[in-house]
Amino acid sequence: MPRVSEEHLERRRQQILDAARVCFARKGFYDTSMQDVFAEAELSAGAVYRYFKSKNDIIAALANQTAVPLMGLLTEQLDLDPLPTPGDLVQVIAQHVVDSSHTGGIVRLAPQAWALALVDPDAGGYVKEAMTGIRGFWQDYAVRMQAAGWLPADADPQAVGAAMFGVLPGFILQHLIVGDISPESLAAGVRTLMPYGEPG
Amino acid sequence: MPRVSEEHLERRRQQILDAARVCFARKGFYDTSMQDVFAEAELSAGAVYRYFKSKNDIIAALANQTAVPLMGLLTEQLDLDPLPTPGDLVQVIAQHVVDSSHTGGIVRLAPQAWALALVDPDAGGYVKEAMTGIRGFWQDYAVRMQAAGWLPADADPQAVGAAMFGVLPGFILQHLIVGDISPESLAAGVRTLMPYGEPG
Amino acid sequence: MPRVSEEHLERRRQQILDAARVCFARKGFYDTSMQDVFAEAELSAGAVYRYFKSKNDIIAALANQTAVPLMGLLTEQLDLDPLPTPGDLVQVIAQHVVDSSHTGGIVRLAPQAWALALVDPDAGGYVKEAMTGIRGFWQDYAVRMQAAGWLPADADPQAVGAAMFGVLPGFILQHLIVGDISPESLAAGVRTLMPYGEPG
Amino acid sequence: MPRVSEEHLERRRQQILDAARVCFARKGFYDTSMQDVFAEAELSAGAVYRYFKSKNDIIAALANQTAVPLMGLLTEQLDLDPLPTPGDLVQVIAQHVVDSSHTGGIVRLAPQAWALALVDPDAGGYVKEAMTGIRGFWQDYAVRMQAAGWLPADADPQAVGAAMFGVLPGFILQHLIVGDISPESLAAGVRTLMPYGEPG
DNA sequence: CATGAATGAGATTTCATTCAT
DNA sequence: AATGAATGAAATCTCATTCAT
Repeated sequence: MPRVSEEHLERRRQQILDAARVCFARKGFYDTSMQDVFAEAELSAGAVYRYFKSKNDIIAALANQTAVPLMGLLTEQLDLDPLPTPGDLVQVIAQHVVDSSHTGGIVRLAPQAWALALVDPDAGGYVKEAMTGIRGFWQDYAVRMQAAGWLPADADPQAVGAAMFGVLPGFILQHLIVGDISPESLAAGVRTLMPYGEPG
Repeated sequence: MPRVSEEHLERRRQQILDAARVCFARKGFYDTSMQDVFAEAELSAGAVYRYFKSKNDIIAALANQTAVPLMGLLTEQLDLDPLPTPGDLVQVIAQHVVDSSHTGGIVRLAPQAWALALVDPDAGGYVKEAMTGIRGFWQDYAVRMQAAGWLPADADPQAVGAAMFGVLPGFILQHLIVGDISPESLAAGVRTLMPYGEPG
Repeated sequence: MPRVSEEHLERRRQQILDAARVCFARKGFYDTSMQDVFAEAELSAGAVYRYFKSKNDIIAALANQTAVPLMGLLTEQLDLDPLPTPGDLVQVIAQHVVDSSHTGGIVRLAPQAWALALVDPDAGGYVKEAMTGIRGFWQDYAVRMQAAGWLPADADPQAVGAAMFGVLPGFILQHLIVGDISPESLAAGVRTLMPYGEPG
Repeated sequence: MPRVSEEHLERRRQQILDAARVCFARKGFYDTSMQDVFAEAELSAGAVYRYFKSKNDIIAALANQTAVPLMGLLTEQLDLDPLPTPGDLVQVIAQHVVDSSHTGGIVRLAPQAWALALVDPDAGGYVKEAMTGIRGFWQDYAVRMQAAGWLPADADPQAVGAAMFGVLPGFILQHLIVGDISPESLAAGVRTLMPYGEPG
């Protein structure tokens, strides 16, 4: 029973998750076989199963760590002064989607996670949590818009957050499936519809 | 029972599609086995395969006929006079989503179709087509908003349509996964953000 | 219960057998589905099953009627005067193989029947019978060769017939699978090896 | 039990091929199910599919390794001094057929391979190759017969080889299907017809 | 800690045959 | 006599997971 550093273990875990992400982005959760993951990770079946107890376990780990960078970006934006306009905010977020769809294909996992959430209660749980977090961001942003005088004092931040929530999945779907949209274009549309804080 | 009417054949097809829709809504495309469909349709394997040559064929047929009623509803809205406000429009659409999620579970298929589109080129094709149609509606609506004087004359309807596109997937995801949103609430948020044509 | 002439019935039977022969020659007994036969015969399932009680029944009928024309040809040769030399005889037989492989593909059925005979007792029975008939021809021919003074008086016609038997399957296989042999070439080889009755 | 020897792997492969040969000899390529092979090999489905990627793959492997021992025997005969007479040669070959029909049923596969060759292009390829090899042997033998003065100097070895080719399939069919022939009897017939080099 | 051979349930699809009309 | 929709058993092959080495 040789001793292995904590660090080594963590590296292996990440190696597996990276491989799985690549595979899942390429072929989806279902059409990716564990054999595909073994091959991409250059690891044996036994090795992978030492770190994750099932395929679902890998998916869950991936889903959990996937939402993190986005939430970080969003939170940053809230702390900016002056508050970014809706157009600016949307552009930053959309740009993040485009960037991360190049590096590792994280976004391609999002629609698959949504689909999984409808069918698998575990996935339902953590996808719901991630969505609630993101919507919470929009609701916080609505509060800040109110504070900036962009929205009426009696506006309902919950409702406003729910309305803005669609921007992100809307862009993801158009980017991944229709494939003909840029962050700038999306932001231009938002600026037209919600010209709060925009010059002119 | 040979020599049956054209109508009988069509009824059988629909019977199979209905059964498949129920199954897919319940367990997803992948976890639904053909046996599940046979059982739900109360038909034998051979009978189902007389009408559809593969499981994918059923999914495709379902996907194609699913987008139709929504597009009908959307088109109707464009012809109304006076033009519905963004809030009214969104409320009608969201209500349609809620209704059809009760009757037969059509909307539950949407996120699964998005996921499939990323992985299966055929699905990619028809999902893209459906999305383009829906976005086209929003772009037409943007033109009408311009004509109504709600948007500046130099606004880009393409960009505006792309921005509004997210409303629908955003509501679907919140409705199906987070489960705590009403058409009224969404519409209220939209009215706050885009008060075009709203009283006051 | 409409009356139908005996002749009509027989024509239908033959129509089905012809279709089956074409299908079997094309794809073999196993890869030919009954659906293929229905389509080729331009008849419904029920119609075909009125005339033959099973797929095996069709195969058996086909096998039985297939050997007949060849046996007819062989018997004719025995009655000729003077007796054909081995080379002449072989050439006639090989030419028959080539001809009938153009018209309807009967010969292509032979190797399939041999294979079936090893596996299916019924087929074993009638294929054995057909083979015994053909070998009987060669044994009769051996007797005639003896009478012509081409073989020693103490020769065993049974053994000679067994030895000559291979000429036909040998040609069929070379013709169908290797595909590079003519009746003339085969006959030339036979004349070289068994120059009985040949000039010079 | 990972990290097994190369030898272990090879043994497993052979174990599967042996089982398949037994099954195929018994029930034919088509009526043998993969389940039959699993049971005969005492291995699971997954195990078999680790070594062969399809049923056709097993058939191909079997066909390829089946022709080898016969070709070895034939080649040996060509090197003998003095050259075997046709009768002796045929007897040796026929005896090999009889022997190997006891040990493992290899010969029973031959007619099935012929049938398959007519229907499956892959099989067509390797069966043709094997046949060409065997016919090549007979053509070499014809050259040697010429050298021995048994055949005229102007004989065509190609044609002679083609004519002799039938001896082997002829014996196989009589042995397997008619079932009433011995190597001695076949050889006697050959000696009568082609008494080259025979005493007297 | 790592390997990878082995398992075996389960998935999709085909097809000979039947029988109500 | 003829139709052709329907049946349902069975076939091939995949794949997440385990465990002896």
